[in-house]
Amino acid sequence: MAKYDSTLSDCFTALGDPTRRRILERLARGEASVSELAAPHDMSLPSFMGHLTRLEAAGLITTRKQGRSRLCALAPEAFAPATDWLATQRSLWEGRLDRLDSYVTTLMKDRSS
Amino acid sequence: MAKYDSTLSDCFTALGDPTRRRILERLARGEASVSELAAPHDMSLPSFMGHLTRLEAAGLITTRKQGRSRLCALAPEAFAPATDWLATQRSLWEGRLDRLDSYVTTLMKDRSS
DNA sequence: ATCATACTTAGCCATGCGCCTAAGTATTGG
DNA sequence: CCAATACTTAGGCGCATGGCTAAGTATGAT
Repeated sequence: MAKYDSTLSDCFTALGDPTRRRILERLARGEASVSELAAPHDMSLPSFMGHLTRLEAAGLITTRKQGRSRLCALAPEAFAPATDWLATQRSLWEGRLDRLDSYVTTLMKDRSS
Repeated sequence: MAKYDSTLSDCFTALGDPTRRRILERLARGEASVSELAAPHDMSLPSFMGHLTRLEAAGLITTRKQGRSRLCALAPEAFAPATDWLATQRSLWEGRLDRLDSYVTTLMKDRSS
């Protein structure tokens, strides 16, 4: 794994925007066109497209052109790096807790002997 | 849950920077002072402090002043919103897959009858 | 052929981010 | 008391982000 993981950075920063999270939440329920996705967002279309572009650049969605519409779909496997990083981080933390715990246990045993 | 969840946004955008992720990885192994944390990062101290400030603002770390040092510690519970959002998103997606699956199963049953 | 729809491109603006240097404050060791 | 250490504050620079309007292109409907 690279020290500077741009995939991970792009993924997390893409998730850092509420508009983009709402788009992903919507797409979890299935494919949709740009205008369907944009409808509930009080925002100009070009601005909205910017968010889609960033999601696609981060690999979190895929898009394809069908007629004059562009259909967007979730790329759920793209969440794995983020999920994995958080899981690793958590196990590191819990591992540290465990060692602390066993250390305290050792101390207590020593004291009681 | 708020529609515009700034906690979640702050958390994800904080995780979007490789320097900040490395700080968190280091802190998973235990408390450290600012200069200990900064040592492996080829960066001016004010710049580095900016990252710590953002991590603290996002609630991912806590800091306290001890003498002329500032000690930093991980706030592991602060990862929960991010982890939860990802888990929810995943279950939404998998739920959709399940429904698709049972739909296909239904179709196949219909066809075989 | 014409018109409406659905993006798409171009360009502008304000704010924030990530980096820097220089200078200040607060503690501690001698 | 004095100097060194460990931040901290102030201010500046360039670029990216997130928003806009206006105008263009491609496709579908009449």
